[in-house]
Parts: sequence; C-alpha cells; structure tokens
Amino acid sequence: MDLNERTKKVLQAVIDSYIQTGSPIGSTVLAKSYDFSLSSATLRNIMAELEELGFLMHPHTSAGRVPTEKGYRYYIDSLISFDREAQGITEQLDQASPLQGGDLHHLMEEASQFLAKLSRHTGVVVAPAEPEGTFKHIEFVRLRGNQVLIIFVTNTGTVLNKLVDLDEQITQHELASFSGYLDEELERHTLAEVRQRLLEKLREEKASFMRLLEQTYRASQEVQERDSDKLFIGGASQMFETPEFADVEKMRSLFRAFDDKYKLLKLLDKTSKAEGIKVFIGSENPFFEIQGCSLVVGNYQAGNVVGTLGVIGPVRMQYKQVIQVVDYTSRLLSRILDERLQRGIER
Amino acid sequence: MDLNERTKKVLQAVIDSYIQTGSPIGSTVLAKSYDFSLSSATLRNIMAELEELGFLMHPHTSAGRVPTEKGYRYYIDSLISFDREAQGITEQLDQASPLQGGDLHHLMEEASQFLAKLSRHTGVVVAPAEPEGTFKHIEFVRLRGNQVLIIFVTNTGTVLNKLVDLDEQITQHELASFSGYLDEELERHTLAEVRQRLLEKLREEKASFMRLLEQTYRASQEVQERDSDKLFIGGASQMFETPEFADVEKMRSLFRAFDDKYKLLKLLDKTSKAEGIKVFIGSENPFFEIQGCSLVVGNYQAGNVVGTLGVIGPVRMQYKQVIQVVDYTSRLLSRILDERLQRGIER
DNA sequence: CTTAGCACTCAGTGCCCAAGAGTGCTAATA
DNA sequence: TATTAGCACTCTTGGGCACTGAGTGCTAAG
Repeated sequence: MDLNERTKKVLQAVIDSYIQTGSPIGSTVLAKSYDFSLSSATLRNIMAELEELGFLMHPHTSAGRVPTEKGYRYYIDSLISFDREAQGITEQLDQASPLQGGDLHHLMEEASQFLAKLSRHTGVVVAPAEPEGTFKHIEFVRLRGNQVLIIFVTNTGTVLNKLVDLDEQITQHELASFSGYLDEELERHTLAEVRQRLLEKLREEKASFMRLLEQTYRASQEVQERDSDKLFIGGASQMFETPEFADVEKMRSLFRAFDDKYKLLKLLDKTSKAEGIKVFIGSENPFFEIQGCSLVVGNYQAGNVVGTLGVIGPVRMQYKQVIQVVDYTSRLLSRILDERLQRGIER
Repeated sequence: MDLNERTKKVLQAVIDSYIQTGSPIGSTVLAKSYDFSLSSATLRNIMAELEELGFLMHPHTSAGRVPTEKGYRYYIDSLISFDREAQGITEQLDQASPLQGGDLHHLMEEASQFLAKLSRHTGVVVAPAEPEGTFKHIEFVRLRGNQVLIIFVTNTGTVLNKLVDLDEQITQHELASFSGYLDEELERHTLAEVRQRLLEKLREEKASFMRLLEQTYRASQEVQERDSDKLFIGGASQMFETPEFADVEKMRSLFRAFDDKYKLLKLLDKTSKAEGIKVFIGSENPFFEIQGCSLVVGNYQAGNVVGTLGVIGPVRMQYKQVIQVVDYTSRLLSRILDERLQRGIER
C-alpha cells in the first residue's frame, strides 16, 4: 500500500488519538491537536481518501473517523516504530523486577500476572508442551501390594509422577534395580527421547519387567499430557477497565472463553510455531468467541522447549506498549528458564 | 420470630416467586398465582406487616415487595425443607456422574466445575491445608554437585518436592542410606507429624547429615505451604447469567475479587471450622468486596484432613437447590478422598 | 377480620425538540 | 492544481413532557 508521507501521518494521528481517547476523531479536533499546518477541510479530504482505501470508517454520517481493522493492521505493520523508546521502556520494565520463580507453575502464574499488570489487559501464559531439561532419575515407590507410583525427575528439578496398578508382584528391591537400570539407559535424554527409547525397549525386550516397562511407558506419555499445556490467565478483571466492554454481553462471551481454557489453548498453540511477536487484530483472531479482541502473542523458549505467552485486550489497545511488554516478558522468561537449564546441564 | 402460619406462607410465596422471576411481587400477582383464598387487599395488609418486621421491602412506592436479607435468612432457617425432595435431587446428581479424579489438583478443578455446572453459579474449592495420607517415602536426587531435589511421597500417591542447595558434598550413596533411615523413622506418620519429628531429630542429633536434615525439615515446611490452600474457581462466567449483575461495576468488583485469590482464600478458611453447610447472605458475607453476593459453603474431609468448597452467586439464588448441590458435592468429594485414603492404608 | 374501592405514587416508555459535532460539496483562492 | 472557506445537511445525544400501568395505603362497608 503506497500512501504518501502526509497521508500516513494523518492516519497515524487518527489512530494514535483514537487509541488514546476512544472517541471518533473529527477533522477540526485533528487540525487543532496536531501540527499539520493544514485546515480541517483538507484533513477532511484526506480522511475521506483514507476511508475510501478502507483504513478508516464512519460510525454514522455526523461522526468522526475510527480506524478499521485494516487501519490497525497498517498502523502496526508500517507506522509504529520501536527502536527509539525501546530502551527507556526496557529499563522501566526492569525496575518492575518481577518473577521470583521457584516452582515452574508458580513462575508461569507470576508471568501471567506480570503481563496483566504492565499491559493493563489480560495476560496468558501457556506452559511448555515439553518439560525443560533432560531425564535424570526414575523412582518407583510401592504403595500397596500392586500399586506403584512412578516418578520422573529431570535435571532441572521438575518432578512428574503417575500412580499405576500392576498385575504382578514386584518387590521394592526389584523395583530399585530396575530403576537403576533405566537411569543408566535414559540419562541425559529429553523426555521426548525417553518416551521413544522406552518404546524401543518395549519392542526388543522379552524380559520379566515387561509389564512394568509398559506401564512406565504409558506413564511417561500421560504424565506429559497432563502437565504440559497448562494455561495461566492473569488479571482477567482488567477487561472491565476498558469502556469497549461496557456491554455485558461482550464481557460474558469473553469470560466464557476464559472458562473454556481448552479452546484458548488450541488457539495459542497454533501461533506457537511462529517467531517473534505476532498481533491478531479483531476478527483476524481465529478464535471467534473472543472477536472484538486483539491478541498480542510471543514465544519463550529454553533449549528446544517452547511455550507461548501473550496479552488479550480490546482492539483499541496501546499496541506499541503492549508489544514491548510481551516482547520483554518473553525474553525474561526465556532467560530465567535458560538459567535453570544451564544449572542443570552444568554438572 | 413468631409468625403465624398464614404469614409464613405468604413470606415463602413472595420469596419463592422473587427467586424465580427476579422482579418485585405485587399483591395482585401473588393472589392470582398462589392459592391463598385471600384477596389482594388482605395480602397487602400481610405484606405491609412483613415489611414492618423487616422481612420485605419496597424499592419505591409503586413497586411490589422484595425480600430483605433478613427475609432470606428467615427463609433459609425456617421456611425451606429438604427432606421430601432430597432423594430425587440426589439421584439426579448421581446421574451427572462426574469427577474422574486422577491427580488431586485435577480432582479439585473438576469439583469446582461440577459445582458451577449444577448450581449455575460460580464454584470454588479450596484444596486441603494438609495433604492426605501418611508419609511413605523420601527420596533425594542429586542434580548438580550440591543441588539436591527432595521428594516426599505419601501412601496415597501424593508427591511433594523441593529443590535445595547443599553446602557439603554428599554422595548419592550416602543420600540413599539417609533416605532409608528416614523412611523407617517416619513411615505411617502424617506430614504434620513428620515435620514435628524432623524438628525433634534436628535437636537431638549431632550427626553428619545435620545440614541435610535441616534442609529436609525446611523443605517439608515449604512444600506444604506451597501446595496447600490452592483455590480452584469454576464457571466464573456463570455470573453473567444473572440479571442482578447486568451492572458492569458490580461485575468488575466481583472479578477483581476472583483475581485476588488470596483474600478469597482467607475468607473461606475462616468458615472451614464449622460443620455442615453454611449460608452467607449478602452483607453477612465478611468479604466486603463481593457484597451483593451470597455464599453457600461446606466442608469435605478425608481422615482428619479438611477442605472447603462452595458456591458464590447473587443474593437471589435458588438456595434450596444450591444447598443440596453443595451438600452433595462435599459428600462426594469426601467419599472419593476417603477411598484413596483407604487404598493407601489397606496394605 | 376481610374485602372492595379509590386516590395517589412512581418507574418506564415514547415522542419531540434543540444543541452540537461532523461531514460532503461547491466555489473561491493562492 | 491543491488548499481553504463556507454552508447545508445528517445524525447522535440529552432534556423535557405526557401518558401508562402496576402497585400501594387508606377508608369504609360487609
């Protein structure tokens, strides 16, 4: 789209102003508050042109202009620049000094709240699909006669566990030696590889621990499905702060979406392949139930493990700021996870 | 409060009707839809009397009557009866056949959603302050040189873990023998007792594992604080279904309260000592931020471990039904937990 | 004690009107 | 040729007003 410089400036001014105030922008207001050295009449012409092109629209005849989704798109793709102020913001964010961490879940929850607090919208974080780190230790604890608790430990201190019923009687001693055997076989592999190797073992081996091995394999699958892909939502009540959602109906469908975490997960998952920060504006958003919302998502990663995080807010949001916050948080989270990973690998 | 039979019936009819429809009840409507064999004028007198006593009120001169909190209180304490229909409901609830369980957290989350679904309001479940079951096994896994993961396992298959840094070098072999020692010392004690005993040991012993023992003690404390008292909220969006909350302001403060789980927890904790189902109506509710809401709470328990669960909804809620749902769910959860406990102890 | 009747109150609705903001178009201007 | 001033027109918003209907309180009769 080739707009001349002046037209771009007008578009930017309209969108900036609309994002700020939330009310449609008229030509006179625009002429006064921005220094275009142009009369309102000229601005009217330009705005009419922008409307023609689909960047702006008219709620009704005698109202000012409002950005369309296409307008926002162009604004984000071509009009806002980050570089200049980026450092300032980053420092400011550093000051906020968040994320104590501790346990992984706790960290994710904190992150979602951090996002919410800084963006003043709703923050979401999807836990990594794959636990960080590599296999370190497996432990079998016999509870009742044939009830065994299988515990996986990674080198970053993540603990996954699953309770299984065994047909056969196996002594604690046998369990211990089996665990020792597996420890050696599996150490330093990622959990995905562990699953794979267990499966291979299962195929080749005809040993006595066959049944236990099978249960272990199953556990390794389930444990992962259960613990991965958890969704953390922070500051959902922030949604109420935006006048856009004064409508109760809208709010309702929004919170319905939050309740139904599963769907939201799937949406966020789709985006997780892409690099960098992505912005979905209004209906671009593939999750129809939260249409009327924009979504700013990014990834975080540690090693080859990837998770998604982002902000959900009204279409009229301070994209510049929110994008920076999401970007910052994703880096921050990556760094924290990386440190944990390093500590684990170091030895 | 001594009301005569007729007056009671009128009060009940008014409240029933108001709960159903949500709009104030006038004398003529009352005379028509209920079979009192009384004229509207008489009903007017009775209603005036009930207003005098503080059970009903007038939004404005030309409006019908609405129950006051005192009215609801009386309604719940003296007017509704459960026995007759109780079985019917129970069966119906059994049909809903919920709560697959699995992991404890998952069970709690399911329970909160179950409450929400059946009550058509918001369900909350507080995880037990104390993990169920008794100590079964402790495991130390060395990750890096002096970084050790301490894992507690109970006989019901609950796994708690904490990562600690150790000053001294201890071999995996030494760790194993220490774990064996603790296993014997601590088996069959509740986690609270385990903490106590660790503390005692810490005082008397001057052994080489002193430092590790201390860390273990600390871990046993932290692990518990972290994992206990988690709050699960289900079906928060149901709140939007009630016309009472058409006001966005109200909704806002409500969801603020949900965001701030910690406060909600404290509130629910206070109630956890009491037996049976408790109902807090409107401002009786000690948690001012959700005033205008009623709270129906109950406890569940397994062994000596107690948790709280309940429903949050508008003051105008179907108390009878909700009370039954909460009651049913608390029994159900107790039973499920008890079974897990039994299986653990059985051996 | 109950009931019928009547005057009164008040929220809610629909309607009209004026004010205000903003546009689109045309004609004048640099 | 691009910009500007002027003007008629459109549409929202909010206040004011009257009307309606549900419901009450009171009084007097059954």
